[in-house]
Amino acid sequence: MRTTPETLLILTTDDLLAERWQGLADRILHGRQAEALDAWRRDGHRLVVTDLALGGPDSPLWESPAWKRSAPGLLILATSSAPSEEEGLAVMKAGASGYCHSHGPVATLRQALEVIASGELWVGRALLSRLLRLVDSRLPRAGLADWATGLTDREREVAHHAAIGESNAVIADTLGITERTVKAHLKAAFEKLGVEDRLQLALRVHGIR
Amino acid sequence: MRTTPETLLILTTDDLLAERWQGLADRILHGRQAEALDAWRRDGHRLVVTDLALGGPDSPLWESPAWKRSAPGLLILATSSAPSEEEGLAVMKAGASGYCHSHGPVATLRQALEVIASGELWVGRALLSRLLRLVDSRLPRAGLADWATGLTDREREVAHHAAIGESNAVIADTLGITERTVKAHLKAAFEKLGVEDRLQLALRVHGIR
DNA sequence: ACGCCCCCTGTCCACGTGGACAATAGCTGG
DNA sequence: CCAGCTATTGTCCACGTGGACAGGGGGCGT
Repeated sequence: MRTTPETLLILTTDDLLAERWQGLADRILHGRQAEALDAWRRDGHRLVVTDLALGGPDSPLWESPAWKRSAPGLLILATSSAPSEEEGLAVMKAGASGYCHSHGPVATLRQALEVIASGELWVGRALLSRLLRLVDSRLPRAGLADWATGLTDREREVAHHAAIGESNAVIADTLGITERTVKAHLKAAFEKLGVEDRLQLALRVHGIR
Repeated sequence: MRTTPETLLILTTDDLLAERWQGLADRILHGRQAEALDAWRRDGHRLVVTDLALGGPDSPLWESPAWKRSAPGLLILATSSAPSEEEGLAVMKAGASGYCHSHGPVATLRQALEVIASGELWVGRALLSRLLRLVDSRLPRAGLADWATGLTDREREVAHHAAIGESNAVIADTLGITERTVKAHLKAAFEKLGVEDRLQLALRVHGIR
């Protein structure tokens, strides 16, 4: 599970970073352009540490063609000298396997690399706890199963279809039942959930207010 | 950065788990009650692996008094034999430092322990990627009224009231205008937003899909 | 002054929706 | 065996909604 140096490629624009990261990998490229990312394919690396400074402040690295070429099939640990929640989310969404501070402890970086090498994902505790708090406060019942307590399977199913904007006719068609039956299930769902509208039902299902 | 066995306490109700985790720590307690958690304080452990099965299926371990006593000042890696998003969120929110599958690879557990021992948090890639997707889908709408571009002030106002479940009559009353006028504004909003329902409008306003 | 847009209002009507009466059939547990 | 829950469907009807005709008054820029 330990990272084999031969498979690790490090990309940075910063000489200090290169120095700090000395010893993590036997291959450090001082790339100035996003295209430096393509080096991994030529040389058989499968794990890349890259400073997000590649690509400049105006054009995010994770939106570059080189990144898009590399993201599938490559494990990327993105580092930022000024980490932010937005940047972390964006870069992870773009397919990175990890995101951490460029100038953090080398031991942390090494640990992140080991985690990523084993197929897991890595985000620092700051971002992770922020994510947890965000999710917790924003959607207490994201996991479904909460708004639907007390509903039968069929009622839950019909309610879900109604909550995403489908008409009774469409629901009846997709479920292979009569529109009348859809109404019956919906009516039951309304009563159990304490709403009187399919709109209010939708709001409740999606956890609004 | 490597875990020193002396500080690690393992709690489980399962003999198979105890066997699998042999070698991770020199101290494994077969606790059957949540109170087994308290052992760490008596014996000077600062890192605990605990099977969430302690406490039983009806009373979550992370809501037990023993957990609440232990959570501050103790690094807890909670393991579940049936991990779920809800459970993971709950247990992390309750102060755990990590959450993973009880029957996952021992190497993964060891890695999680190392990560936690160094002060970071650990959640598996499944839960983490789910968190990222969740936050991503909810975040863009958090700040501004993006959906309302192109709408007039009045249309936006009416659309907002409609989107939270108010009827045309109620909207007309609160805005001091005729129900007919509400309809007119709504109709305009429908056209500009490309929807044909107040339900679809609500979904768009609240950023659902 | 003339268009253009916004805000407001009116009537008529087709349609979807939700509630109020029903009924039949299957399955489960006391 | 019967009570209870669930899924299914029927008819009738009141109501809200959304669209299709309308129209008048006010502000704003060329």
